[in-house]
Amino acid sequence: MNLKIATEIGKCLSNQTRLQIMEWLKEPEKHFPPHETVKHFNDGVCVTYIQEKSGLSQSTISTYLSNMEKCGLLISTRHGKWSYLKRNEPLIEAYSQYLQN
Amino acid sequence: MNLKIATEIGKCLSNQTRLQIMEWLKEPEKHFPPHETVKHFNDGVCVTYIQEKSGLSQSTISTYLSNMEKCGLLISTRHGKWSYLKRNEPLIEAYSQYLQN
DNA sequence: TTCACATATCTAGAATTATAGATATATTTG
DNA sequence: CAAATATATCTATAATTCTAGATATGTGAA
Repeated sequence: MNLKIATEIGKCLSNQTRLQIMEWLKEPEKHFPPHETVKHFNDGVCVTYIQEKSGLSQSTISTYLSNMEKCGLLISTRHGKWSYLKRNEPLIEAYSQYLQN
Repeated sequence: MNLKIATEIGKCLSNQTRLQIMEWLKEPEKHFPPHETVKHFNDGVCVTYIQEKSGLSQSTISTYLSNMEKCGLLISTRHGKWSYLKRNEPLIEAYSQYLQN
């Protein structure tokens, strides 16, 4: 974990909506309805559900999620027309370690 | 650790200089000269040293440190005319826990 | 109490980020 | 292939943050 990447992660974590997304994705089944095609949350939650729950526009959420993926906080998986997002726990763990003494 | 405080912490950690300050304060003796009056780093490092090492203006660093203290990342202690800053490890630990699943 | 120095706050302009609408690009289905 | 749906990107404006200079405040020493 270097300074530059850590700064990008910090930027993603400096906004309430993005932090909430990180929270929601801790327990997708508690915060989102089941998907139609994929019958589990193994790859996380689709963009539309996250967008609807956030109340922000599609373009804004798409940008958020894209940045969160770029810095490694989220992992994106395509299933047909849908992109599923889940937390990247090892990266989050590494960032936590970096912050701590 | 709630969403609002975590967001404020994230804002403090979203800037390279501020992240570096957090790094430097992990090992003050490696990054700063000894103080004249206080002969240890138990309470951290004075504002002037941090300002000089950062290369930014006094007012900017003062603002940074003030915000970092407000959200709990740093602890400030006065010794005469000097303010000493050290990391608030328990808060950092709590934030790390909050981020993790 | 005055001076010198350390730190904090105020103010303002520059830089960056937030956000949405419009549009483009997949991808599935008929 | 055309239509429908999901997501991504582009563009522009609003909002926020960055940053420093000026000024104020706190504190020890003379």
